[in-house]
Amino acid sequence: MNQHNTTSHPKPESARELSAQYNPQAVEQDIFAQWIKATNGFHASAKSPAKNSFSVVIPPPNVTGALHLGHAINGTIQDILVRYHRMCGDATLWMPGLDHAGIATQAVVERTIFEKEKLNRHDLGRDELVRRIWEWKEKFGDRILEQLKRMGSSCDWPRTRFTLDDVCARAVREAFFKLFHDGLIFRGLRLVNWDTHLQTAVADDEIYYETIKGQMTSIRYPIADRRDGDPEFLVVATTRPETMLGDTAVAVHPEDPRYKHLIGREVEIPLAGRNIPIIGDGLLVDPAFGTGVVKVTPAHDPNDYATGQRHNLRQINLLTADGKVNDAGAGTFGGRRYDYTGLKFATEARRAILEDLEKLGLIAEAKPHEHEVGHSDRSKTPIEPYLSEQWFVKMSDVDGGITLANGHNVSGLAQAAIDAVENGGVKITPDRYSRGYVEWLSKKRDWCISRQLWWGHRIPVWTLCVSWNDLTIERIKSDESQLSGRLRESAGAIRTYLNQHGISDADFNIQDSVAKMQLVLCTRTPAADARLAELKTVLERSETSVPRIESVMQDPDVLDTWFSSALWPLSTMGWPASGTSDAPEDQILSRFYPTSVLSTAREILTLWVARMVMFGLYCHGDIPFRQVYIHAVIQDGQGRPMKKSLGNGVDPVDIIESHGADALRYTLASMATETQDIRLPVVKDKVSGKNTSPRFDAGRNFANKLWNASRFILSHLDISTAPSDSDIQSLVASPSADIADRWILSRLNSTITRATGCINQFRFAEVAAAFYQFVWNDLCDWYLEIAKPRINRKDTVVQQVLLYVLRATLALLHPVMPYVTEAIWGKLPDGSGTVKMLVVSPFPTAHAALDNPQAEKDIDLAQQITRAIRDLRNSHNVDLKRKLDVVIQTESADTAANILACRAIIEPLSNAGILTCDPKAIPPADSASALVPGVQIFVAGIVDKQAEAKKISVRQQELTRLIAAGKAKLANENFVSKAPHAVVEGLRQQLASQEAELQAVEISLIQYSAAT
RNA sequence: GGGUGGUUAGCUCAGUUGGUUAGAGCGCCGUGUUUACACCGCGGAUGUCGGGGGUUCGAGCCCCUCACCACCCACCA
Repeated sequence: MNQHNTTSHPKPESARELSAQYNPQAVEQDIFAQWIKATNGFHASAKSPAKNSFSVVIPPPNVTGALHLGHAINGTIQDILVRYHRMCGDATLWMPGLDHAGIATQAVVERTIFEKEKLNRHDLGRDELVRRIWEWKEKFGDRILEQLKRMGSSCDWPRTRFTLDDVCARAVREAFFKLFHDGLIFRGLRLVNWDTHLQTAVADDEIYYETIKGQMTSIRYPIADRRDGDPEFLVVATTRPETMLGDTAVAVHPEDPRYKHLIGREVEIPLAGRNIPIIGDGLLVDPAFGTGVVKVTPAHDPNDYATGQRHNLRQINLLTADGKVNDAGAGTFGGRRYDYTGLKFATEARRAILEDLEKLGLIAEAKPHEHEVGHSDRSKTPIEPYLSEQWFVKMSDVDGGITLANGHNVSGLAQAAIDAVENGGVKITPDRYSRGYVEWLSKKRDWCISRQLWWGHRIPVWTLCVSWNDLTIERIKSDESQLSGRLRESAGAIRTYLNQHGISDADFNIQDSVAKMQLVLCTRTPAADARLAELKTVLERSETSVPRIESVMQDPDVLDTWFSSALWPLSTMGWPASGTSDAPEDQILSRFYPTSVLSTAREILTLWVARMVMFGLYCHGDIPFRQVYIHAVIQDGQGRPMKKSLGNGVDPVDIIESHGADALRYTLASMATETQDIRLPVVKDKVSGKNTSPRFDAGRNFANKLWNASRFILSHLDISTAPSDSDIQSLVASPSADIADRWILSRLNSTITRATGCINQFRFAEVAAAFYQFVWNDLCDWYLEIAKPRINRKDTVVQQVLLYVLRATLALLHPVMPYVTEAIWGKLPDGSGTVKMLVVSPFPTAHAALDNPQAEKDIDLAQQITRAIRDLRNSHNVDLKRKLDVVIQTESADTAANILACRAIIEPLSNAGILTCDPKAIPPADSASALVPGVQIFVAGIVDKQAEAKKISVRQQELTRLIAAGKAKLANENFVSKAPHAVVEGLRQQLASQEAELQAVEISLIQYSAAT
């Protein structure tokens, strides 16, 4: 483990006194504080003079618990983008915040309270439970924000939002009101997924399936109006016999010859003793499955519900909110009374019903059957489909279309979001995810937005039940139009009342429900709510009250979490505008909306992303982001998702403490490929007991390498002024310029170009690879080693190149590794790093004048030759201190010249002296040889002739094979005529070079073989 | 059942429109402590690119098919 952990900061180091190991713990928190100070908390100003804007909203983490590596990879990606654009000079905003995560958080808190205090939410009451959840939110919210900061996230911290805070609430109210006003919100009875334990509806995505070993029971339903030739029974198979008391039909396939003549007739439900029709339905019934007869229970099964809609069937609900049979669960059959009221639905009632059927001899068959049963993710109990009154947002097309905030008319909300992706306004990367997005939206299923919870935005709808002394139910039935008129009158009275109390017409909307003798009132402001809350008593006191208000009640439910999340880009930026034109928040919206990129996880592409697009267009008339990047999913070493329940989660802060934030970020970035699934072996650290992964060593080592290379460079600099771009360009243009200088600057240049392109294309793994290659291989392994002789003799040119390259490298790597680069930046000898922090310094740009393909090619050859000589030394066990004599035979004079130009590189790095380098060079008598394409290298005096002969003969065979293959290819007319000219020409050249090499090899072979 | 992605070195993964002899990191083998770094240097070995078929002058890459893995969507009375 790291021996250098210290709690106190070491005293400031001078450039020459940097520690031999980079110690992240010593610098990170201090640097973060300095960034905050230098940037006013990374605060983005709408008034920035910058030409371009770049903005990102964070996918707000749930306050259910701490962040894991999935959040960390997304945070890293966003911070890379944001830091890069900030350095490019763009006005840059990264909006941070947290999500209240309705059901998830409430369930966690309820569970915790129950475990500790044995109290449920009803014991506590609404206000107290909500207060407890707020406490939880403060604790975990702070923890999450702290985790993000430790990672170095450069969010606009002063703007940190929470989906339940006032700013967000205002947007929620506005959006809801607008939807309500436009008739896009409605209340309806629907089958919802009901959690009988938490007594709430849960979303589809909050359900997981478990395979249950159940029983498939075939039950005989007597045919009620039996005629000659009819069977006595229809046999119906079911896994849920307890729902049979709610059957309102049995269905057969309309073309099934066994049954189609029975369509329109009736069966009697056993136990219930009720007659129900036999219907034909080709969608519900698969004639090949089971008996081909299906019982239809619209109130307790989604498919049956849909069937019920098609055939206009009754819906009989059998269930109470807490999962028991209600008073509809009884009947008389065969002269006997059966009553299951009060029994637990899927357990006790099922058992009792099966027993009774058994006694009646109506069970035709019972066999074990495995099937999937939906369970609530929150309570871990089975889900019941449950008929319940819920609020919905209309997603389907509507007559006359809907008008978006930009004035455009579209057929419906879902269609608006589909269009945005299909016409390219919102671009999804990787592109393949567009399809799932469009397909999901194309179903245009209405969005159930009400949740029977206490933690969330309360639904701003009030129901007013009204009555009149002279208007009885009987009279209403005979004269519905009179009630309608009376309701309108009452609405007018309430409106007048609200107006008189300072609530303008713009802040509420009244609709009447004749069927229920109700007025339904949607409010837009808390002030309107306050007036309504007092309305009942006021009207009771009033003698002039025409209608009698029986009850005034705000809907007890809260909104689906995704409703407020869907407004996140708008609400955090201050939508709706407050009306004052100079309010700073309004300017944020116009400056930074639409945002540039949304980086998120794929599983919420539909639930969240699609709905943001929809609301963005509907509420504000513009898409919320131009690009969506779907990042990779991190799994453990066995390919399982990281989950608390599996105990395989890794806390980013643990990695930061063991390896450093840059190591975390670099490693995650290097794994961010388009493959989408990243396996990260997780091990438990024996000392700390915390989960970690050896993979993060790569990032730690890389940060340390950069640290040490910088330490080396800084400790050898005598110059105190960094060369400018033009200084460096004229330096490489000079005829006497060093080839290694030209080379490293060319490498730097192409690395900048490559990295910039990759960042813009979200190819983060490639960015990391490019950095690694440049810093570790090019700079450390080669350039610094090559330059050492010049460094030691205090050459000022090499110092200029070193300082220039170091500065550019630090800036280049900063978006990925902000801490270590900033730490080194502060030590620059020209003092620039102490004047202006790297975080606000410009990102390096590539300069065409620095590109030098010839130098790259020459150095590449020099590297190969150096390696070959080192290999010979190694394989012949020659002491490092012994200088080798080398003869190089080349295939051309040009190659020889190029090699000699790199003599000052090859010789010291291989501790060798080149005696001759020439196409006609004659190999020394006793020499070991090595082969580099186009070049034969001979080292005198270390020969092992047998080994040589063997090695050379292997190469001879390889060359013979390659030449034969190449010749065959060139002999193929199709190849010569169809392949691109460059490819054919390349092969010709290669072949020529291989033939030359073969010739030389064969001569050597004769030599070595003859000698043995 | 529908869809998407994957299967390349012992492990984790790259491989950018099909084009010369397929790459990296880790691990492994050998070696070295020369004042940037042992969280290091130097050198090396390692692959029938999941199986089969096809298109093409040419396939890790394109098409078909099979097998296995993962995820998303829909779910069976």
